[in-house]
Amino acid sequence: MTWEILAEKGLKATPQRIIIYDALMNEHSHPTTETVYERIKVIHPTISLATVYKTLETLVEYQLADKVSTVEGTYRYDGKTEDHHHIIIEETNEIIDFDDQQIKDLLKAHLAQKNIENLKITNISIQIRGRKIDDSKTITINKF
Amino acid sequence: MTWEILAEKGLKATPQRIIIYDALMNEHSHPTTETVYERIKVIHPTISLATVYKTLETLVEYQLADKVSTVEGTYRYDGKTEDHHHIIIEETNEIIDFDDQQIKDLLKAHLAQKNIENLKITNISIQIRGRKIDDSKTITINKF
DNA sequence: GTATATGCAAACTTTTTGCATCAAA
DNA sequence: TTTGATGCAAAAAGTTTGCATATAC
Repeated sequence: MTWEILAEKGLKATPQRIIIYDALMNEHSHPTTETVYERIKVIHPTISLATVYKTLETLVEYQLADKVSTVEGTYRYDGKTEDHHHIIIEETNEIIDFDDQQIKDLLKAHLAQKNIENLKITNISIQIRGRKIDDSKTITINKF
Repeated sequence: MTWEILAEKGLKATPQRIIIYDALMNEHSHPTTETVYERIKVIHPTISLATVYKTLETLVEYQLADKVSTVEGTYRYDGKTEDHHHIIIEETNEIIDFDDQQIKDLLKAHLAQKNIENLKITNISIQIRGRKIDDSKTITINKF
């Protein structure tokens, strides 16, 4: 239940926060603030854009969401807080999640050999940029 | 010579472009547009901020620079176009370049096994986030 | 009842644009 | 001479803020 997740963090479970949180969790396309606002207006037409801005920042602050950096000039948010990676399609700026626990271990082992001094690593993420070979098809990842 | 690099791309070698390009190449701290502008004003006080914006975008377009994505709300530029990675210090948002050709090969080999369909990879970059263990010291990378 | 969140509008920051002038090729 | 770049100021885009009202706890 979303209100419990918010309560655990000591946040008041307002309808706005619940709707924004739920919208983010159900939206896997790394929406901008504006996109979240547009989606939410359908069910909650009186919500203010400023509230969406404030709430998304609050969720990041309390580690219930991530802010994803892009080169587009707008922030994007991500309901996932577990480690994962991103595939970015160049023409469309579409962001696809890519879960792969092995990558982190692979890189950690590699970096250990590099003897980086005075750095405590908190997160490693990779970004794979590319383009679709066939625009009409989706990208599929067949792990095995 | 900078004018030759610009000419090769079919770009007019204006004094502004040469100064901006040179400033970016000599500045390894991944400056924002504003920072580049402030630096350049010292030697070229009449330059316009709009020109710096336009020129940096032109350099990216002609692959003479990279745009680096951050979560700060401003763009940052990078004079390097070869593959390299970034270490981001969390408190300060400082960005440190990290050259490591092996990482790309390591990841390419790993990803080949994942059987990702319909994606042509153009670039792989990793971001290592962390904090300094000792704030007063720098981070050193001792490759071996 | 109290502390905190919302919603509005205004302010602010960053980036883009249109256009007349200017300079490189 | 021609083509494209610069610089200015104005506009647009994106984000933050102050404050009165409303609501969760």
